[in-house]
Amino acid sequence: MASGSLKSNVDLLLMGVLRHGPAHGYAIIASLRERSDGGFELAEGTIYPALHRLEQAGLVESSLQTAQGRRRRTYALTARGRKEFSAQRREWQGFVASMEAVIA
Amino acid sequence: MASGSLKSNVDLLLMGVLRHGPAHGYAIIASLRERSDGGFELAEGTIYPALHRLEQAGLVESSLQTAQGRRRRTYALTARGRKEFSAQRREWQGFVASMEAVIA
DNA sequence: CGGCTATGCCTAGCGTGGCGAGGTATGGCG
DNA sequence: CGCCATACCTCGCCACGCTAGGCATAGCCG
Repeated sequence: MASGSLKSNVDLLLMGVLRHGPAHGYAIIASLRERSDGGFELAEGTIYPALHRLEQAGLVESSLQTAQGRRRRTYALTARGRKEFSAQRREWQGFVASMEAVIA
Repeated sequence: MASGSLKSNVDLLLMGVLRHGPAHGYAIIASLRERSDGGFELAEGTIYPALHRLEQAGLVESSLQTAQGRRRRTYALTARGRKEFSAQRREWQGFVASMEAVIA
């Protein structure tokens, strides 16, 4: 991972994955790794607490399932989550623009 | 500032300003505010410790001066600082690319 | 002169959050 | 039967942004 500069964008990333459809923790990690072409290698200790936070905030909802004898908690984006994703993405883009203005 | 969080890119920003020439703390804050068009409003409690960190790491060097009766510590990027800036900027760009791949 | 504001620097400590390390449990393979 | 992958969870460290405080000088306005 690029030196931990993940700083507080985890929520945005999780919502970014979840907006394509429900997924469970392990799958989210894999999806992040693939989509970023290896750029993101999130630790479990990072995403599970983050998912709990998002659920607490009503941005995602989860349901416990059992597939192939394995316990899974599948997360899905809520309507509020979709709105929040758009808002945070806009914010992120503004942030990037500001960064570019200083370092480009 | 957009939700406060600078996401640990303060060092990169400081070097981004300093690469145009030496400056002192207050001027750096002003420069950041102007270049980012108001996007960045760094607190003193953010930049002074950060500048000390950078100096500790040998990426900037400072000298105490007196201008118009006021005490100023002027910071300048070192050669190592310039290299580090380039490296961190590259890293940042990779990070942005990864982010885009997930949320765009 | 007296007060207010801007300039300028600094630091103690709080809160947040990423993440390493450890724990639990099942399925499948050799 | 070990071992690894899948799958979830949590404790606690630590880095770091930032609030809140403190200090000092210059300059303006009345």
